[in-house]
Amino acid sequence: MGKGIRRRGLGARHEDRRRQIAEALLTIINRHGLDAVSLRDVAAEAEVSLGAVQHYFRSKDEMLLFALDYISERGTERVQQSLGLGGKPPRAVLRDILAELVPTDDQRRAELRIATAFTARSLVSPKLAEHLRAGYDALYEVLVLLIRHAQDAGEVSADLDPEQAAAALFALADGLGTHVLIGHGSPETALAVLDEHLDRLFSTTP
Amino acid sequence: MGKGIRRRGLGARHEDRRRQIAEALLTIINRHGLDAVSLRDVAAEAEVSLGAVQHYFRSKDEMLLFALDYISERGTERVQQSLGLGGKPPRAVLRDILAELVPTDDQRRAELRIATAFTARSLVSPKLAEHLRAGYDALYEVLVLLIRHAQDAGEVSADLDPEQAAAALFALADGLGTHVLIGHGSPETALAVLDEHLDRLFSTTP
DNA sequence: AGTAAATCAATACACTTGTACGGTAGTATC
DNA sequence: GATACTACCGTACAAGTGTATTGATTTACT
Repeated sequence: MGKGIRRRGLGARHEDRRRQIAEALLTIINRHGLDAVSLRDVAAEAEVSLGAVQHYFRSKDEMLLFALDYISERGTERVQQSLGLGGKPPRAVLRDILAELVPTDDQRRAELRIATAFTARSLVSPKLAEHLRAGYDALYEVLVLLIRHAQDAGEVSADLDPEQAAAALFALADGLGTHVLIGHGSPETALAVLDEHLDRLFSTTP
Repeated sequence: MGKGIRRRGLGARHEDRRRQIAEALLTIINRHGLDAVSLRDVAAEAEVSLGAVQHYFRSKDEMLLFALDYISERGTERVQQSLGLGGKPPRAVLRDILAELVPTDDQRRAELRIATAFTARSLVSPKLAEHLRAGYDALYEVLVLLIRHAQDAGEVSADLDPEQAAAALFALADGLGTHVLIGHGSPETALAVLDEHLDRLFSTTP
């Protein structure tokens, strides 16, 4: 195993501790933005010393990357949960996933604020951009798949290009989420727009 | 007049100088992001001294606000231009405006990168958020108006809710632009999605 | 018991940051 | 020419930054 994660003994809690510190980091990003993050603030928020933070992350960049992967992973898990559990119809799953991009409660609002911060920084940080893009691509692929399933089930017109439809849905939900986030429009109207778009997509009689 | 802009004598070039400095600021934001902006860097980019920058802006925040208004104003002017000139059909104008949100060339790409940076910071800066929202609202109103005109001309179904349609178009274009910006999808496919959506909107026979 | 690694804590360092302040030169108005 | 205002420049400063370093303590395994 060599370099694998230790499950016993010293270093066993290593990953847990990293996650705990990342959690504190995300809290600060949500509160004051990504640029306002200092290692000392993170340490204070996590109730550990600066030295401890340094021990678990060799540099600030590494910490940010880890935090991005961490929150990205959490999002993926929620999608997988909605996907896996029960024989939900494609449309319902699609709606669940897309609604996740609209800030309807404090939890989602916080995560989307953080995601927006990372998005902005990724424009000037290729490393971050790479990781962020990976998350986007993964979600996009899921959307394509769901639309294909809906087409197979005859719920969506077979003439439609699944990839284009997925891109449209994704961008629409993402844009709506951002608009709500900055105070332009309410979550309710955003969801209404989203549902209206889904209605159109799932109308077999054009 | 009292506090009006001087058109002769000392202070005549005041606003010009502010714009010139703001231009340098925007260049830096595009290059390294909003958080990487320092007054010294701005001064260097504008080829003036730090003292000069301080003379024209009482604080960094004031400078950022001015720059946001400045770039926002430039966008508004382009929209007005597309709106005013010629008897272009509503759909063409709509398309022009929305395509402005997709980074198809370096100029637009730069402006959208800057806009994204401001959007992210506005999440933690109420002052910025207010100004940004004003720009969003203005653009939104234009979209609503254009759709109403299209409805009056019989090019768009009268059953449609103009405000909801405008919100959808806006969010879609915005989302598409962001996706292209971070490297998820090409400008061409983004425009294709946009046009497809416009096709649907402008189909009187449902 | 001994050893080595992990886990911190504390401090120091070199920089960068926004802002404040003092001074000087130019210009318009009276 | 006195006055006032604009337009700077140069410097100084306190606060905060990421990172390096050193050392102490704990833990696990032989």
